[in-house]
Amino acid sequence: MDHLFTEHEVFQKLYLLCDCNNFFVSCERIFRPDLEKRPVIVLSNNDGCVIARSKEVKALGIPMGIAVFKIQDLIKRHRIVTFSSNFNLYLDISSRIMRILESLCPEVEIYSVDEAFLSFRNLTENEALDLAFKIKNTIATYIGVPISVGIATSKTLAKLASHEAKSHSEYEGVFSLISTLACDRILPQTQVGEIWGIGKRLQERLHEIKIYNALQLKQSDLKRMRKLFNINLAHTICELRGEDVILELESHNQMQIMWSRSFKEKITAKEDLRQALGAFTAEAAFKLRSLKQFCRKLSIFIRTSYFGTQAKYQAFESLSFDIPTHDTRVLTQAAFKILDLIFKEDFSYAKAGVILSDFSNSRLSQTSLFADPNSNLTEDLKRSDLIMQTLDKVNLKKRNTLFLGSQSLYQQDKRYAQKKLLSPNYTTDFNDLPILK
DNA sequence: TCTGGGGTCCTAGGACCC
DNA sequence: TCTGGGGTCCTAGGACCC
Repeated sequence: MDHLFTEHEVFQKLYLLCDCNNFFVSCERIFRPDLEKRPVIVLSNNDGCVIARSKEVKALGIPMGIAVFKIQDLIKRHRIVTFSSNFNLYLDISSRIMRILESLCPEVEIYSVDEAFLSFRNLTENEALDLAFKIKNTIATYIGVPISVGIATSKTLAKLASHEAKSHSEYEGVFSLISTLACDRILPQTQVGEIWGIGKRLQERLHEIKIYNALQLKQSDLKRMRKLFNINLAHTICELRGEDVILELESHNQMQIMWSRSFKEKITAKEDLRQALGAFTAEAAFKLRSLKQFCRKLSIFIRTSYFGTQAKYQAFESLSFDIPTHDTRVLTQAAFKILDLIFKEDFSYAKAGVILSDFSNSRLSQTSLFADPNSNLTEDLKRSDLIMQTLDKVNLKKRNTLFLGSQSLYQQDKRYAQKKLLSPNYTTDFNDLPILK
């Protein structure tokens, strides 16, 4: 129930959602101040489509995810500056930002590469606003990335607030959705599809029952909606009412690891696909070991392009292991076995990927629950550990120094990484350090 | 010519058990 | 002809997120 709000009211808990503006573009601009106010885009892995846009580009009406070849003329006409994605750089900037946020708030939930929920307790709205500006200015000073801060009593409202902060410059990057006054103004003009957790399909279904905006959803009958839809939507409705329901976001433990790429040139030969999947499996297995996990399941998918007139085919298949493993050799063997099952000649493959799942933090299978973890390690397994440790040690020093023979051609070829417009690794590679005149 | 990559959660329905 | 009922566990697929 809405209650009367006074400016001196102290809130038990408030969320400040800190959200970087146009994050990838902002990262590129840190080292290229000349690009401030100029239209900038960042492209996907294969330089295929647009995955980040500056404000100026959004204003031109260029949508997220559009293929670059479709906007070539716009890029020329408006002299849009174009970058390949430099994830090394973005991840490094992200972790610097998160460290600063953690120094400013004891309760930080990192939600994505460019977003974090900060919780503060026993604050008034004015105190929260002051804090938000302080955080925003600190990030701007130390990192040089502009952020927006949304303040509310629930995460869903905080998301809406940050969206509001972003879209109107007069708020200077901070907006509070605490007061009923603010909610009464913002919710009716918010389309249901803009709400966190409501995508295209749910929006369609909500439209069918004549719910179009956030206020209508907030006022809908909770029990009926729970029956009609699902528990998530019920939570969203509570959150719109200001109740703090979506508590746990913190990723307890990662549940799966995926490594996939589109190919620069389509692949038709099975051997080429083997090479690629071998390389992907090695990457995924390396990640798995860095998480100190073993997996019981490996899945492979291969597919042709969704576009064009060429024959379409896609396949996905999994294999389970009796003993959880993190051995690249075992995993690669499994990957190849699956490829043998699903590969079909006469198709042009555009993309493939490896997924590891069903993790366990030891090699014990269910049946040996009470066995001593070390006593049932056979010599083979001990040897496997040793080889993997050596592999990782060497590769941590210099990437791709050691790899299985089955990946060799792929490694030389690099046939999936087309990045013609890559910026330097300013912060993670000594050779790319920015130079001051 | 050219269309990203990496995740999580929920649910329905099948398998299986007593 | 008539063909229990209730429970759990697992999995694939859908929907959503950035």
